[in-house]
Amino acid sequence: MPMTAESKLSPEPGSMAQFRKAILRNRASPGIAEQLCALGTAHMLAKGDAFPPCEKSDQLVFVADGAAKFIAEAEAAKTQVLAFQFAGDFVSVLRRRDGDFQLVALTELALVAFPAGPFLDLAQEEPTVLRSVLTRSLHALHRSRTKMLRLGHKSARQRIADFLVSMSERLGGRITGPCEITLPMTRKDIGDSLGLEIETVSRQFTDLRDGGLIETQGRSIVRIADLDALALEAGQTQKSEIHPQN
Amino acid sequence: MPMTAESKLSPEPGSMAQFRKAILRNRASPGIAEQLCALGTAHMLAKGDAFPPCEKSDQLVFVADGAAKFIAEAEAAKTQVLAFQFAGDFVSVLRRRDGDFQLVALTELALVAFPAGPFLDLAQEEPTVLRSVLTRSLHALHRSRTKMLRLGHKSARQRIADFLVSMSERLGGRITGPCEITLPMTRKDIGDSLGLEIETVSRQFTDLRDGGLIETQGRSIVRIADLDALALEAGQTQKSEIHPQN
DNA sequence: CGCCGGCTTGATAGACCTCAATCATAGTGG
DNA sequence: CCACTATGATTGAGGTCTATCAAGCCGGCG
Repeated sequence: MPMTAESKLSPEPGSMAQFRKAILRNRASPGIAEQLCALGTAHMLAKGDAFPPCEKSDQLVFVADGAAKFIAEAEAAKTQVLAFQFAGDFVSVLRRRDGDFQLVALTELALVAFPAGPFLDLAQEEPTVLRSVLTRSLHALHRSRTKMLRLGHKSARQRIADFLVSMSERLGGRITGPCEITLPMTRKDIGDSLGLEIETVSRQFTDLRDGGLIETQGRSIVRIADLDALALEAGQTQKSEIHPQN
Repeated sequence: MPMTAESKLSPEPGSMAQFRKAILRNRASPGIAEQLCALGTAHMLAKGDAFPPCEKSDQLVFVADGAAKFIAEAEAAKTQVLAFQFAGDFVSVLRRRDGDFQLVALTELALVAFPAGPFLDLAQEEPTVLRSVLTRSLHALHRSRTKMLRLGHKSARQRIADFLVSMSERLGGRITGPCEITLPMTRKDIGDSLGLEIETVSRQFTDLRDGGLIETQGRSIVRIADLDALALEAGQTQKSEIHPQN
């Protein structure tokens, strides 16, 4: 079990380049771009490692490669997964009073971390960059709210179906038709993300498999026969299978 | 039952002034400030009215006075309250594919609406304003995530207690000791916000009253004896009252 | 090949939802 | 000013879904 040490993995130099490409694009003047990059430190985390290991200030984190879960400790041994993050995401990790947020690597993870204050001070010099960050944070807010819809009034079946649909979009890049994805997270992570217990997650996978909506191979590979059918399941199917028109 | 018409209420001229004070402060140069304000249109909504009545583009909305619920239609007759908004809040109302977000007035409501694109284009000229908007959106994201914690692994009792604590902070301005608040929302709104049914909400209020933690007067007035005790209830008390040390 | 951690499956209990009826409150009109 | 009415809130009974507890079962890794 890896601890919160940043291992002996070399801080992948490509990470910073990806940050330039994704966030700075060609929006920032070379001078400012250099200064922004100088603020960041690249990290390489092994599966299971947490970031920040220990932190006193707010951080902005760019995920260059890999997958991570963004978690909050609710109370003793009760963690809540707030979001899954993948390559290209720009996450704001604020410190909290009651137990902090953490970014935990699900796979080998390349990231670049910036102190929030200085980064924003500097970005102010280059409004296009600031706006890009704003746009991303508005999208994150949108996703967070959409996720709240899932947690609100939905059954376990609906939550899992919805989860698979959104993972297909983010991991498989597909929103319709068939799709095969390799889930980087465990059943427990999925449960913590959807407000379900691990057993319930497992049962729903079994039911979806029995219903012919998905196939599974090993622990991680999920083949979805038809994303539209799954989306329908996630959307409004409550007990329609109990009331067929006969 | 008021429809989504903006009534015959006069568009309170003070709204724009409040917007200047809260968002522009003295950060923007007079020229830009004028242009920003020119983009906005002030509205006055009666209790129950919805905004936007019909909309094709993303909006940024400043709440000048009153209380509102920010909702999303999950499906037929299943609405989810994503957040409650009060005077001073700056909300981003994005359009969605599957049923849009709406801001619904809980009291008489004064607001100023801006088209998101043009507003941000202009704000880019004045980075301090853009940053202020960013900071607010990061805070909204933080609140949204904190709220997800509530919806995640918490019991009805804990959710209601937590709701009352956070309303005391936002409405009563208190985070400790006793507090009296007047809730602008119905039991149904509270339920839609926490993922609970109206009956469950009611039962929890009754239980809290029986437990001496709160007093109620009429439908809306809640007197909290001790916010710290209530926060404890929201935090980790699971079944501690079932296991006293005897 | 054998172990360990994660996953699946089963049985049970409890929390919350649903349906149904009554009550209270706040707004309305006589 | 008071009675009336409609809407929201409360209370009760019963059912469903999910959490919890308890075994086994795989799958990946040494």
